[in-house]
Amino acid sequence: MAEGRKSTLVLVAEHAGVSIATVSRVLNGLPASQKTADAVRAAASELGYVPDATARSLKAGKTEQIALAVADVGNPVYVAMMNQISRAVTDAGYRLVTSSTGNDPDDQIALLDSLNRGYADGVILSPLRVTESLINALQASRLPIVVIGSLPDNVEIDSVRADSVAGMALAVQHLADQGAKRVAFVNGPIDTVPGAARLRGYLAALEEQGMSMNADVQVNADDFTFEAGLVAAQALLDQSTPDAIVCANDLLAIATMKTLAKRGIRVPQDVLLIGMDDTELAELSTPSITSVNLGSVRRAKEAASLLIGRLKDPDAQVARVTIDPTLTIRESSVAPA
Amino acid sequence: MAEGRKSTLVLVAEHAGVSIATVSRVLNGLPASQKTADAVRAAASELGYVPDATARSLKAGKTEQIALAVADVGNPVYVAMMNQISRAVTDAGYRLVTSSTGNDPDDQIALLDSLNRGYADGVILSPLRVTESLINALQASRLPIVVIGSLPDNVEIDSVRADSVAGMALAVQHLADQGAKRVAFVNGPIDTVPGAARLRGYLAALEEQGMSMNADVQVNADDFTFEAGLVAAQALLDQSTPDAIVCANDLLAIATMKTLAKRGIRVPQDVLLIGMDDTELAELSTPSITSVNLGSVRRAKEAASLLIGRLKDPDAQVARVTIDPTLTIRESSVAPA
DNA sequence: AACGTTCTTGTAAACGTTTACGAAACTTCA
DNA sequence: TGAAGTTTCGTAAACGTTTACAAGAACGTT
Repeated sequence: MAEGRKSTLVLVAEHAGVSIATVSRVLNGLPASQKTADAVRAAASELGYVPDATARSLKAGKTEQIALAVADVGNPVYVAMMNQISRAVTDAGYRLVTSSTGNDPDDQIALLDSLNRGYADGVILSPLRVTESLINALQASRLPIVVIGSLPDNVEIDSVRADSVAGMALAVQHLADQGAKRVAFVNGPIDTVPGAARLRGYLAALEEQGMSMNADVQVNADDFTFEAGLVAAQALLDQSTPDAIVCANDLLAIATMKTLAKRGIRVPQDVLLIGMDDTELAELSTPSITSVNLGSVRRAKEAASLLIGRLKDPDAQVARVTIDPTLTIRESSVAPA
Repeated sequence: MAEGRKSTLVLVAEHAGVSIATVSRVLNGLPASQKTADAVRAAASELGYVPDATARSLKAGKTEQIALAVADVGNPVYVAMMNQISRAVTDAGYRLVTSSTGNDPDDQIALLDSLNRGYADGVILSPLRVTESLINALQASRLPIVVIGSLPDNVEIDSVRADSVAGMALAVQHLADQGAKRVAFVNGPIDTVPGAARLRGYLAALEEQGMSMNADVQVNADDFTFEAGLVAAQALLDQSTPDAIVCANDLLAIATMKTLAKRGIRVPQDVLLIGMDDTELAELSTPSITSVNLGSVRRAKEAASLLIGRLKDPDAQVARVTIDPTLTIRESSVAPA
């Protein structure tokens, strides 16, 4: 096997007594005489030859790499998505380059710029906040991009989105079915895309259920994190006594549950609780948490295959996929008989 | 900015009326006359020129990429480590290529082989099982490697390891301090490196505390996962009634806690509980879980800086770093007054 | 036996950089 | 002013592949 320092085409060629072109052809399965093919393959395996990815990339103009930029790596839903994407991308013969950008759109713009160096063939991006300048950067980019999340309708970029509004409807409907009259909402920052969408969904769902929207039952955490959730839940419970709470993601739900426990309020006996994203966190916790599944796994898969498809066919029509939500009912939302 | 399809050195050179060598020199900060430097920079920025990473890699023989292979992406401790590594690597000007291998050593060997294609300058690897052939592959590899985990002493490869034995001692000591007499152990698979080490630590710690080791208080989950933990905890509780339980990681601890809850056994009132790895899971759960911090964050950081150091100086002495554990005490292990 | 096909393989250019080398231009000093 | 020293910059080679092109070999046909 590998013995000398590195083994290149010319080394194999010398060893097999042929030209480098012939070696390249044989190893790529192009036609050759049986005799030389055997000689080349023998030499190659003796020398432990493996083609150099960089040289091949330079020649071919492709890197076989896909970049992934997720904003919030602390959130289990993004971890789950990343795993899916990693799998899909690897299966398609690409490598995954993970660029952990911050929440800041500017970080993501910087990333897009750096991609012009050509170290990846395409990008999957999941922005929390979508600004004017991010959209400009997206449109200016030379590389195929798939966005996980919502974009304005006039932007011609492949995207895969969740339907938060429908998800909220599922949650509120379920709570109403369980007899809830006063459904509170612990949201994340309202200037993020998911935050805004979930608020819209909440209001619409209340209306649909004919529930009044009291001013005291809605709080916004500073962030979609556990710590921010603790603060927000405190604030909510200080001013209000709902009989059900829906949280904008599972981390906020867990934080809310902890806060409730600290006050001796039991879930689901005293208050019903629903999270969103349906991450493993919801299943692990005790009691387990009912959660709106916004299709993160399917969105991730879809994003990967969309990008891979576009790499094959750059002129394909722009795709705008929406994944329908489902509700995974667990212990936290089922009123005791 | 970027207008034409792509912009190369020759384009900039033509635009500035100089040779490509000059452009390259100016852009790399090598000496040049003020006049031409200005002209080149003007042309470059007008054309939105960015050097091509692939071409540069080919010439330089470096990719500026570091590969990371973690076995178990479902485990929050690996996620945390990955985030650390991602940050450290990015700060040092490298990109991170994540190769999600399975638990199988063969997968990791395949990965090492594929790295001979030269798409990364170094590897960080965290194997769950260390086999003979994995070690051979590690030693045969042309690339610098840092292993997160324990290797046999005669293997000359940089590694960063946890001290599970000391960690177990901390846990058992603390439980004894809280008055526990009968400390059970929910371990993971015993043929993994961490599983074996934690068992050794457990036995040593019991001995040290002068506790008898009853045959009925130790179970091995099939895996370091939540599901496997549920099964293992069932088995444990069916045959034994310990007054304290230490679990080989936080996922197993959470599973154990859920199983206890299902049987109406309260934590910490009826039984004390300790996890390991000190992931955010331990903090999120209710009650929060005391956990042995095996220094995952520090190990990850150390691994990254070790690799980066070796890339700078390939002849540096082999490093074998061990991180000391600490105990993060939370609600689950503190007996009510 | 001469010719036309088809197979096989080598030569050379190309991908976009960096850099050793040497030529030209400019500076300095006697 | 001319020689020596110093800058500045262009030419060309190199990194390791892939591939268009053409030349040569092998074959079949008349």
